[in-house]
Amino acid sequence: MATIKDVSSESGFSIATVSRVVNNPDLVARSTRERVQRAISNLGYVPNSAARMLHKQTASYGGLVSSSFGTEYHSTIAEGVEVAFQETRLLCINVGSNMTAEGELEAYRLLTNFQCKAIVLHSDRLELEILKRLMHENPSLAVVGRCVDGFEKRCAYVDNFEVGRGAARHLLACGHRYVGQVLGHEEYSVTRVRSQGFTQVIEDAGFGTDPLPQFSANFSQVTAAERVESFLVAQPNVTALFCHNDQMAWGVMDYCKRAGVRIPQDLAIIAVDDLKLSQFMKPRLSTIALPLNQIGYTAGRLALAGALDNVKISGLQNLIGHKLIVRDTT
Amino acid sequence: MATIKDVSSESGFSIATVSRVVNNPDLVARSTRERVQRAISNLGYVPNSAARMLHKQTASYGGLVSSSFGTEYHSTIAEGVEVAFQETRLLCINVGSNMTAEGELEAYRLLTNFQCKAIVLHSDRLELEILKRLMHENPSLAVVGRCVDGFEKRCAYVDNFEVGRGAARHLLACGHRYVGQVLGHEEYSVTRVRSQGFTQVIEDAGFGTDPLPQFSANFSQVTAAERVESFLVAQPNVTALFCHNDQMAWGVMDYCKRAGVRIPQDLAIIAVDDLKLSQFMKPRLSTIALPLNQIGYTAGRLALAGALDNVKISGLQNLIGHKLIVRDTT
DNA sequence: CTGTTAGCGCATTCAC
DNA sequence: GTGAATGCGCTAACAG
Repeated sequence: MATIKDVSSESGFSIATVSRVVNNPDLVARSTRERVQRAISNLGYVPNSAARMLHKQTASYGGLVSSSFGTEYHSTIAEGVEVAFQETRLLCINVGSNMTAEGELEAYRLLTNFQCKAIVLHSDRLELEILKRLMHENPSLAVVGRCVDGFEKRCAYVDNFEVGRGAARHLLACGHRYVGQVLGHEEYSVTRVRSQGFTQVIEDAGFGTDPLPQFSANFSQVTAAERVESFLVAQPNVTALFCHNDQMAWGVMDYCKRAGVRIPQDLAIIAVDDLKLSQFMKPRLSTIALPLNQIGYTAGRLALAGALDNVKISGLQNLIGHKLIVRDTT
Repeated sequence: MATIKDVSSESGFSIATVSRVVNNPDLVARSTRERVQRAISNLGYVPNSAARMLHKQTASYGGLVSSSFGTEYHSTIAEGVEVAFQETRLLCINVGSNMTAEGELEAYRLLTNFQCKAIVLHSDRLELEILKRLMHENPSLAVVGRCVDGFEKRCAYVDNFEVGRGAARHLLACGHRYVGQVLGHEEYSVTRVRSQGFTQVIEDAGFGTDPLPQFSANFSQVTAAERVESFLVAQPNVTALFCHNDQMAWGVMDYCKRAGVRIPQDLAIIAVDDLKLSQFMKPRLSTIALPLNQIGYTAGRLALAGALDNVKISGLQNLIGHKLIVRDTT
């Protein structure tokens, strides 16, 4: 890798001059500029971003930490963030967190050290106290996926308690009395909150048990398909299931198809997300739709607003609405 | 942001000692270490990655440059890359290229400056000569999505010429004689190569026109839905369409549903990718399946192999197979 | 218009 | 065991 020094000796000018032709070409004489530029392309010189960032207080990057790249859920949110950053001409850097709290933190640190102008942290596992500290330190940090109290204005989130309540009300309205849940990762805050909302409504209606019939499938289709059979055997009275995301619902439906369990007659299903596939499968999945792309975009704008003065967020709702979509599975 | 200097003065020890407790705790006396560590946590000190990278010749990151985060196509490949990196305990940094050649290059440079151990470049637009130069310079760079001659062994790619030929043969076998194409971005190499393969077979069969009826829709569902009507009006004899990806096929099908065009009776469709949705829609989409996740994983391994000695790639196929899946649209 | 110099934060010799 | 000094590559004063 050629450095600025190499260009300097190759062209015969000082490194300062080389730096100028790269950053402020107008400040340098035409003939000099041309000779330096020739040296630059001869050597294939490209400025080292690390050194640049070390020196300057800013860079043209926006950062996103996300636990995974592959799922539609994560990638749709990521796309929204990316669009927001692009509007401000920031290159978007997306760092995976390997689904651990340490990974989330490491990814975040990396991004701050890279001098990202704005950072969106899609945090599932980090402790609330740490999150608060980070948001306190860094005004251009926005959080997606959960609400950090005291910093609500910089979180793009869904009222997951209300999502859980909505699912329960719908199942009750359909006449179900003995209902269960398929949970995502139990350590994730979203899982706890949705479960609390769901449980509250069921209990208030007088149909609660402690605990409610439930099992965890880590938000994964395959895992849900594997675990649902033994659950159903142990809980033969359950007539409806609240799946904490669409993918786990798909897994349950995979099993039901194989096992001859009829949906919704034998088992009703309500889920959360409304991924693309859910309206096309048979039967079509009833679900609580989340505007994922908008969530990401909002978070991106929020982060940007903390960094740049000219970014307006008036009229931007950071508490994102959700919507029950009743289809064939309930 | 606290720096190593702050920790130094807070603890009363030199910055060298602080550096040691961070990187080589064993080299420092227990009591000193403890006092320094206390200072570190008081100040919330975290080493600056940029400075670190500037000094060291290596870091624990793997990099990916990808033109977009949101599509299933890109995110599935990205997931494969991420998994490969994770196996070697590298955090994966994914930088968007904003779909421009300059963006691809800038993203790549960023990643090298960050001292990424291995880099996967999902390049659609960069000129071949530049690509060759980069691969020559950097042995731990792998390319995904196309084949760079002279560096085949470090490319994870599909034989797109053969993909185009396969699509044409299938359409011919179905009895179609007057066929057209829906192209992706015309600047992308993948578009050119698939088109050449397709055209060759059609011409060899004696049904070629110059050019073939075709239009571009930038790999986008919405764009395809918008543009297909005027195309069909101008080309009323076309009975079958080769869409260069599933998403554009979906767009065409959206239009056909609205316009009352029957598939496959009035218009047959063959596409490429086999995204999740394609087997569930009605009618189910005939398509040439690409193992996207495997492509990404392979590219990740290839890049790693160029960087680390202990990464084995024996038995790893870098020319990835594709497979025609005939469903309802042909 | 161009060159010299200091310093960004850190890891690493080399002395002590 | 610990500290002082050097340099990674670059930009931004400050001189000339």
